[in-house]
Amino acid sequence: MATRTDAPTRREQILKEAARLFAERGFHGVGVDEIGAAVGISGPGLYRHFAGKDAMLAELLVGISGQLLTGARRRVAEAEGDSVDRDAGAVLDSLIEGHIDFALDDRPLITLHDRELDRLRDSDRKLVRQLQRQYVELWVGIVREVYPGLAEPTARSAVHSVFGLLNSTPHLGRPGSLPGRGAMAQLLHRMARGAFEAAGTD
Amino acid sequence: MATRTDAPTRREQILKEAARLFAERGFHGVGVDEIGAAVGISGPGLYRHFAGKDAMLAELLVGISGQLLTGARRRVAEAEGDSVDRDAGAVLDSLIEGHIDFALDDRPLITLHDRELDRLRDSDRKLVRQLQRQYVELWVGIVREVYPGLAEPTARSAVHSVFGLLNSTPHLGRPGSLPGRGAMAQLLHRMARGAFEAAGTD
DNA sequence: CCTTCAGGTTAACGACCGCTAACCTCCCTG
DNA sequence: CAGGGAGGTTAGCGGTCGTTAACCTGAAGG
Repeated sequence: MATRTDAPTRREQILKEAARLFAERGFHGVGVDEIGAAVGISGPGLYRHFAGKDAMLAELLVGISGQLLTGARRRVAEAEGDSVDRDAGAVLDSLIEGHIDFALDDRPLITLHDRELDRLRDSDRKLVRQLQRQYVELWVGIVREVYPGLAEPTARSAVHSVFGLLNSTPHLGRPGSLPGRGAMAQLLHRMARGAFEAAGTD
Repeated sequence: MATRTDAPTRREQILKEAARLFAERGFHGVGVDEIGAAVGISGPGLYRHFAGKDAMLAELLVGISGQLLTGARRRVAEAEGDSVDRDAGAVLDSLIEGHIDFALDDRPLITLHDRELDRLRDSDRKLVRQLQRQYVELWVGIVREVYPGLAEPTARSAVHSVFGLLNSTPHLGRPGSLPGRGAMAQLLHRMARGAFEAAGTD
C-alpha cells in the first residue's frame, strides 16, 4: 500500500471540505459558495472540477463505500493466506479494527455514509447500496462462522447494530473529556465483540 | 399512565407527518407544501397551527428528549420503590427496554433526534441538549452502579455507543426479511447488555 | 511572441421555498 | 339571526441557491 506523500489536488481539497460541511449541516444546508470559500476559491469556481453539487456528494459516498468494502476484502484475504483453516474470530477482529479506524479517522465520511444516501441520483444510489450490501454480507458470513448458531436474518441485524455502535463516535462532543483515540478504539472493539457474543448465545 | 383514546388533533397529525418526512429527506429537504399535503391541507394552512417550519422541528425534538428523560426517570423511580437496596442490573434492563421500545416504535423521531439538532434556534438547541445530557447522565449513573470498575468518561462513551447500537434500527431495510418486533427487541437487549458487560470488564 | 488552456472571477438568471396577505366559509354562541 | 373566531384557501413577495455565461489571467509550448 503506497501511502501518499504528494500534495493533495484541488479536487481532493474540495471533497474533503465538502465532506466536513455536509456532515456538519447536511447536504441541503450547505451552499456551493461555502464549499468554495472553504478551499479559498469562490462559488462557481467549483464547476471547473465537478459537474455540480450532487456530483461531489456522489463521489464522496461511492468512495466511502468502496473503501470500506475494499479494505474489508483485503483483511479477509490476508487471513485466508495465513493458514488453511483460518481463525474466523481473528478475521472478525480484523474487520472490527478496520471499521473502527475508519469511524475514528474519517468521522465526517461515516456520518454522510448513513445520512445523505437518499440525496443521490438513482444510479449512484444503487451503486452505493450495492457496495454497502456486499460489505454487510461479508461481515455476516464471518460472524456466522464465529457463531454458527446464528440464523442469517439475526446475524444481519446484529451486524447492522454493531455498525451503529461503531459509528456512534460522531455523536460524542468535542474531543474533551472522553478517552483518547487508543483507549476509545479498544473500548469500541471490546463492546462490539461483547455484543456479537451476546447475540450469538441465544 | 392514561393511554390516549381520543382522536389525534390536527397539530398532532402534522407533527407526526412532519417527523416522518424530516426523517426521510432531512429538514431542508422537505417543503411546507409537502407537510401540508401529507395531512390533507395545503401549504400555508400549517401556519394556523405552528409559527413556522422551525417551530415544528423544535417541538418534535424537545418532545422526544423530554419523553425519553421522563420515561427513564419513571423507570428508575419505580425500581427505587421496589426495595431499599435495589438491583441496579434490573434498573439497567428497564432503561434498555424503554429505549428499545422508543427506537422500534418511533423510528422517525429517533432518526431526527441525532440528525437535525443543529437546525434549531440556539435556545431550543440548548434545551434539547440539556435534556439529552440528563438522560445520558442518568444512564451513566446506573451503568457505573452495575460495573463499578468503569471510569466515568469510559462509561459515558459506552452509553453513547449503546445508544448507537439501539438506534441502528432505522438503517434496516423495510420490514421484510428481518426478525419480528419481539425477536428484534430481545436481540437488541441482549447485545446492549453484552456490550456493557464487555466494557465493564477491562 | 503568439496561442492555448486550466482555473479562476463576477453578474445574473431561474427555480424554489418559507412566509404573509387577503379572502372565504363553516360552526358555535349570545 | 347576527357575528366572530377557527381553520382553511390562493396569490404573491422576497430571499436564497444551484447553475450558466462571459470574461480575465498567468503559465506552458511551439
